[in-house]
Amino acid sequence: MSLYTTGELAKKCNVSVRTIQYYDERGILVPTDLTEGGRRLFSEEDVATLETICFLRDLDISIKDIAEILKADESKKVIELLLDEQDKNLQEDIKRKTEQLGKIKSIRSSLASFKDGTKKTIHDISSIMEEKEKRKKMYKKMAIISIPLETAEIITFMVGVLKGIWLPFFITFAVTIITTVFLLNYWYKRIEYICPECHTRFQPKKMEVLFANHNLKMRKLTCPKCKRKIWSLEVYRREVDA
Amino acid sequence: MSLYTTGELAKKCNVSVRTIQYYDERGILVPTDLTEGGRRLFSEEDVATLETICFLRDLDISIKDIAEILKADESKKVIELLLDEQDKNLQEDIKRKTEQLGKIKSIRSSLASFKDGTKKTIHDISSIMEEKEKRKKMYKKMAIISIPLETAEIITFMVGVLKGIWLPFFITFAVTIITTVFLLNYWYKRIEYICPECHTRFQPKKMEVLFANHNLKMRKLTCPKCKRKIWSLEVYRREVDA
DNA sequence: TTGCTCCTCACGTCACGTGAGGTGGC
DNA sequence: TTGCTCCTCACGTCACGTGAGGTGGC
Repeated sequence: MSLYTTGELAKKCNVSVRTIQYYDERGILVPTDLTEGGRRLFSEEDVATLETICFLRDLDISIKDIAEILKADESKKVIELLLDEQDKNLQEDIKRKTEQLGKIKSIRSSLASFKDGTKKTIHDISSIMEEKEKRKKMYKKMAIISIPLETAEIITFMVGVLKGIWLPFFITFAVTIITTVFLLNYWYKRIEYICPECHTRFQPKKMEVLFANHNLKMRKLTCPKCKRKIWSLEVYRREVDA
Repeated sequence: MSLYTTGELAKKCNVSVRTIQYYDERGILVPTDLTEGGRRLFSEEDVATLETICFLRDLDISIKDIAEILKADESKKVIELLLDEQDKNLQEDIKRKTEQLGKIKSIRSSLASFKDGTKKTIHDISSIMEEKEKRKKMYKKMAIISIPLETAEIITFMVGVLKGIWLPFFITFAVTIITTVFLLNYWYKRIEYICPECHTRFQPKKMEVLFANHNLKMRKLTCPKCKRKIWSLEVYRREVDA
């Protein structure tokens, strides 16, 4: 049975000599034998081990985890566990990087509408994007609370119509009313508007906001500076720093 | 105008004190002022700078690149260049990680069909997967060569029919013949078959391979061990190591 | 004896986290 | 004076790459 020197093994498996030395140091590729001069000698079995290591490294599995997998006494379950974990990591990474890609595209398109590309420009773009993110998250939170409630209301209403049992509906209805008041207040405290004419950020009166004509991003409000009723952009409120 | 200490700035921007110290060390967040005792003091402008840094770090842009972006004298073009680069990096990362995810799923399903989960099992699975990869790549390479050729043949044939000019077709035809012979030889040298009965890996005669009944993954061949004509699995040939 | 390979330190990478030991500032 | 904050080393992380200076093996 032939034995390989470090260099031979390196060439065979397409890795660097240093990498093999490092794997020995980390205890995952210990040579079968040593020469009297202290040089590493690897067997065919070691070749298989290195191939396995390369295969697992290719999946970005850490050397620590590879060590776990290579312990022959570890059961299939441990391996499956580690693979599952890596699966999750990869999915999260992909999600994160996809989000980053989206942000970069937004910056690029925002950048196009500015004449200069200075420090300040980037900061403006970034704070606008932060605000958009926060506003989106706020609406998501509100949806998480209100959607189940709406569903419950429909179901209890149907129960009322079909079975004549109206108590669940009235309870749900009362809860919905209270929650809606709470959510509206939550929302009101977190938003403000920008007048498209004079670029003033303002917080309208609660009553005006509630009954104003509006769509998803705009609301017809009276700007306190222009004094005109105008379609204003809804944005997340800039915290008044204490 | 208020000045912030390191700790105040850290709290305001939700980073660690150490991070701010590090950004100073790297020269991207130099404090506006220092106390006599050597403590850092940051201005509102520094806050904006740190916010910009955090925004860019969130996109996994390196501190080196952030330094480039923050130099106010750098034009918009530099920023766009760096964003483009990061865009490419992210796309590559996502591609790579998606491939890794696919591989992990394959291993998991292969693993399910093995009783034990030892070192050897993983190595077997990995070498089977490597072979599949290599076989796929081989077919891809062959397709890259042959598809344009086939297209050229169809076009020159149509030129022949419509215009009566047949020379291009005959030249293309000759080239195709030569290329096909070359590709068949290339392919023949790189594949072998596994008999489903006795699991022997064998290389059939060239003539038998060419005229055998087959589909994408199997071919009806005579196993040299069983001596039976049987549907055998096509795999990438294991290199006979010198 | 001459090249070539291999050996072991040991530092560098990247963006910080984590003490240690000392001091500023209220 | 007492806490609390902040300071500067300096090591640790992760998987190696890259010399330096020395030696084994044909």
